[in-house]
Amino acid sequence: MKRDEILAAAACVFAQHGFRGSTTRRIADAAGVNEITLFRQFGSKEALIREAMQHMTQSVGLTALPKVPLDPESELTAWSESFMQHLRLRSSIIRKTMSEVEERPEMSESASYVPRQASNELCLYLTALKREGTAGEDFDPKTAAAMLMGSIFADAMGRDMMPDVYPQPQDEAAHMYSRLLLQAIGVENGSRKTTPKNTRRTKQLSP
Amino acid sequence: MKRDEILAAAACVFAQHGFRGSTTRRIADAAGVNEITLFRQFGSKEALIREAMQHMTQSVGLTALPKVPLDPESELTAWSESFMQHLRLRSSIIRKTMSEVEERPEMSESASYVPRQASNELCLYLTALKREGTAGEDFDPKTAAAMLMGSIFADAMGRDMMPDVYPQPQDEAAHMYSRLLLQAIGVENGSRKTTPKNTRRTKQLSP
DNA sequence: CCGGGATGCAAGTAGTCACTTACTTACACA
DNA sequence: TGTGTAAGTAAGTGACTACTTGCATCCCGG
Repeated sequence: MKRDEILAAAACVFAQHGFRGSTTRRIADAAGVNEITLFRQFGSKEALIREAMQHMTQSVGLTALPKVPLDPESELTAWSESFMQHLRLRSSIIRKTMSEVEERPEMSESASYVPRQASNELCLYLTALKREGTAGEDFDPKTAAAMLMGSIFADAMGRDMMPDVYPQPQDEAAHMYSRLLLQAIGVENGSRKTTPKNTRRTKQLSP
Repeated sequence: MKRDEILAAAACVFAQHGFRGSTTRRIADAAGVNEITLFRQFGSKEALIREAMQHMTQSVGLTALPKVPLDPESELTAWSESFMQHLRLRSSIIRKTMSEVEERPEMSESASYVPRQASNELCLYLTALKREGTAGEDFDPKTAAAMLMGSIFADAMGRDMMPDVYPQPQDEAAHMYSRLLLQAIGVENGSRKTTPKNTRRTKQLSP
């Protein structure tokens, strides 16, 4: 069965051309399949693309954040990097989806799944920092989470078009955002400030 | 001359349906004009929409940031609110543009004009804060600017779809982001509130 | 060897798309 | 009154769109 190849091809074409630009012919060509096969397998273009979107959101694995924070800077940085890479790899499809959701609201569920998940996890982590006294007491975890995720999201979406607006170099951006956020919520800077890489070892111990 | 009405209508239709969805018939109807008039005036649909985009970016006035900072929290909050309102009012067209730029790179210039401008101004302001000693010395203005703008951007783009992910209430969000950013760059909190720098406990004590 | 499900090919349908041609109306100005 | 300009009407072009029908082909299990 070529189902999965078709779904992958549909997602790919959609990422390049959006819904209206994803003609059945283009999808069929991309999948190396006859156009009629699409209709036999999925019934209509709309059903095909809907299924392709849902099929995408499975199989996404984000780096987990530990339940109990040990080394906030390295842990948060690792998470931010993973989140940023996830967004960057999918930037085309995210842009297209954000644009189409207004005309096709049924896409919003699969579109918002990953960011919701990420937001929840980040909130929990920041709350833990607060509870343990590692962070200050006068900040709102949800606002802080929205801020870090928003920075990463905007960077992943906008850097292609305006590289000069975002921090350089690109692969330290996630680290810089994370550090700034920790400053904002009153997390002491651990030891030395300018060693991003070496001291980042702990990933997670036990959930 | 109905030129301006046509341009406005084109921008409106584009915001709703994107490029491919902006049929000349729809634009003509929205403008209350015969379809042929579009072609006589602008030559082609592509030229029409290009001109409509450029026509939009004129006539945007963002709240200015003072050259010399006096009251960072209120100044930055006012600016953030204005920026956020600007983005929110144009969220549809921004989403559509972000999505189309990949297929039509010539749109990127008019698309990136406003955020570039805003980024410059914010950077200057943050640099002034640093220079005057109001802020700390160990932060990068560009990163901080990207962070605040990114937070506001993501909020303006995402709140419709996932209201529970962003801080409540909506009309204080800009203020909350601004305050968090000022904390991040070490701007003292004017009045009372806990001091961010020295009085924090060192991380990690096991309870 | 046979039957059935998945696939392909050829052809076609009804609709929409951007854009054109040829002609007409309304009005401003000299 | 004549002329030019902006607008409208009517009709159509060829290309593309999603989707259908009918029939041939392939492969795989019993």
